Amino acid sequence: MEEDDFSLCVLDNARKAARAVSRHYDKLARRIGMTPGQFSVLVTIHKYADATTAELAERLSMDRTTLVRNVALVERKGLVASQLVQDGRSKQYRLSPKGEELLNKALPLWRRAQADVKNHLGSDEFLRAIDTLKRLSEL
Amino acid sequence: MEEDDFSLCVLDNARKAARAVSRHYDKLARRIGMTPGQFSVLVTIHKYADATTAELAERLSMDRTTLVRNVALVERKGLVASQLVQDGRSKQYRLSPKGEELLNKALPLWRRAQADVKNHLGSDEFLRAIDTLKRLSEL
DNA sequence: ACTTTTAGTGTGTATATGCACACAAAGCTC
DNA sequence: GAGCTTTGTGTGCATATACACACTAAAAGT
Repeated sequence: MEEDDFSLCVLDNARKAARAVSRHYDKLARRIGMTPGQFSVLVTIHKYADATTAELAERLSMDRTTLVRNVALVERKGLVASQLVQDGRSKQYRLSPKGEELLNKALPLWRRAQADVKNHLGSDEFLRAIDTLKRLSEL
Repeated sequence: MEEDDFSLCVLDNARKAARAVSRHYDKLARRIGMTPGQFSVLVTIHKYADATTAELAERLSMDRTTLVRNVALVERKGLVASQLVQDGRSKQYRLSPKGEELLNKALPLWRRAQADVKNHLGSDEFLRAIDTLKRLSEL
């Protein structure tokens, strides 16, 4: 075991990074009563209006059942409205006016968080980092 | 809002990457009744025997209260034994024989998971990726 | 000695994550 | 049209994550 270098553990490092990044965005998101995960969901619903549950999960590379709960959460908060599709199985989602409003309040904070990271890493490294994260997501 | 490129969102990408990596390691860890997070904890306790709660949390870049629950979990499973420090406040942790045994069973799986990632990214990119993740953790 | 501060720990609550499973509707096969 | 498969959805359970808060004991200040 001593020959194993756990400081190179991808799992550890990926989770640590996600925790650190989440904490950073969380500090800003809390000011307007949101969590980082909810922001992601709102952005995706805004971008892909009328997408179904499974489509949204696909976009977010998230387990469908995880998304079900996350969407239910923002729906309870009145940020998202759902609508049944004809066949009676699927649901479609849209931001409510309240959801649009909150998203607009969140945007400046998001831009600041992005800028903070870019500052920390440097512009070149920033783009490389995004690319690296995308590669890891394809795993 | 339309000028914002959310595909460059560090939060999204970091969380997606962590989810993908976690899923990959999880598939292997489940075979021996472990979760990826528990593996991390066991490795750290093995490496830093007799460390206290706060020290372990520091090593794992994890919130202390999160670690309390994670350690309690592996302790209930009989993988870790705790011991009070003299002053009656701190606790120290050590792997139990059962914990050592399970860790040894986990190591080949961990090595395979690491190799999978290295294969996916390529050796150079692998090291860059680790470095990038570490930089993000410092945020 | 008493008070205050500091350090270390644990709990309540809310959120996030995903596997196993169950359910429901549509389509297909015969 | 009865049975099977496929597709889309939601729940039960276990785990993970962290902020706000409370508790306890040592240490420091007066």
